[in-house]
Amino acid sequence: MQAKQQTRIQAKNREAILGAALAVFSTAGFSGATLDQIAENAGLSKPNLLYYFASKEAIYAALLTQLLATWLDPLRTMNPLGDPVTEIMGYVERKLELARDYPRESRLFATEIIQGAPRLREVIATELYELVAEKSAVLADWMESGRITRLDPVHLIFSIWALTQHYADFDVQVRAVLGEHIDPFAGAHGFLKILFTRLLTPSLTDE
Amino acid sequence: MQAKQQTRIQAKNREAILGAALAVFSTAGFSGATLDQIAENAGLSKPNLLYYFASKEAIYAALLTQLLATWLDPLRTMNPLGDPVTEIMGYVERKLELARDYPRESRLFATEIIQGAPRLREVIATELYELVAEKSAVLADWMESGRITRLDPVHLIFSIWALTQHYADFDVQVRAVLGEHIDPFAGAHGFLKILFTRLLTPSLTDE
DNA sequence: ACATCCCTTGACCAAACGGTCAAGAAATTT
DNA sequence: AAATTTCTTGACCGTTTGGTCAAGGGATGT
Repeated sequence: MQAKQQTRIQAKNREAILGAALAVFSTAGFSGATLDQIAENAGLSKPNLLYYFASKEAIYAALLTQLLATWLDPLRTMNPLGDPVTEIMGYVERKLELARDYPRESRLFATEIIQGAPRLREVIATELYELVAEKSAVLADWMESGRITRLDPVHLIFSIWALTQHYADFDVQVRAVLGEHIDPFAGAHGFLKILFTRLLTPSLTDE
Repeated sequence: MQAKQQTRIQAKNREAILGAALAVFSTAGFSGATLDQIAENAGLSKPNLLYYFASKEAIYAALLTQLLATWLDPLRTMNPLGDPVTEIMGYVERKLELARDYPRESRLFATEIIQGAPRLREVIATELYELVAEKSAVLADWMESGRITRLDPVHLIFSIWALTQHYADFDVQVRAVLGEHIDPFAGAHGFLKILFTRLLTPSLTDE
């Protein structure tokens, strides 16, 4: 996109800005975040921020697009030629790890989509739509051949998203309900393993 | 709380304000919402808004507390003396109906919790904590007596929250991925029915 | 008809915010 | 070391925002 090669300073500061922006945007939302907060968090002055990015909106957009690839990657990795249950369980685990290790990214996307995805509509309607179409075709194949339970494949994908992202997005609630000293992710891992095993393993009566 | 009896005009305008506030806050978040937007949406002038509520924060707080009871009600309704699977499935269905019929309320809570629940921490740590403790004891009992699968009861509750609220909170994503002309909730209902049936029904090998 | 209380609003304010700009400090190139 | 480009910032600006206030309009009780 940006053909011009970056100087070391540019690379360093851009990264610092995006890092600070992630921290601020993910806890305050787009409107709640201020350039001053981001600037302070990045260790730069506000005008300096705007030397590297044209506007607040530009920072936010850069952040979203930078993160999107990482976010969709686990689904892309699902291998049509692998063992169905293993592949799906692997996807669930990667998604849960993402929720554990990158909760701010998860919350950033969540807030954006909850508020109508004004900046992601396009990507969702094209890139994500196609990715899900492709992968749900794979799932449908597996179901057709009786290797996993017959289900609506898209809702199956939704369930993976919902169940894993919940632990990142609703972290404070999860921890408050669970008790502060318990690690949610250990329990989540065991629970989701059982859940998806029981859901996906075909029962003897299914053909 | 407010002992003074309200006049008809007060009741009407307070309701109009809270209704408008729900619409605006749920799509823009707390910081993104403006008093002017709420005022226009309610058909009142901005100073008039502040005649009924002390501040923007007060409107938001009133809205949250007013909605909280409704939101926790379905879980309260789960009957310890009923049939376990029926009771849990009933809870799932009521939650899904809530997501379908009151998506704005769902998104309001979601945004609040994602951003660290600064105004709900207290309620979550006390009221919700105790409610979940009570109901997960019931679930644990059912598991103990072998009537449903042995699971972590709290994570089971999380899974119900996650799977149902997903359809309200991520509505635009769900519709974009599913295709605009498909009703998400019909598919969700069938999918969740299968999911929780398979998850909860004890296998023959369990004791 | 009067007095009292409830309701409504135009005009206004201070603070916060996103963004600009000119001018100087650092790097980098020549 | 001079020239040039890149980087940095204090001061500033227009707008928006939450909130105030005085003054007037409406309803209600007597």
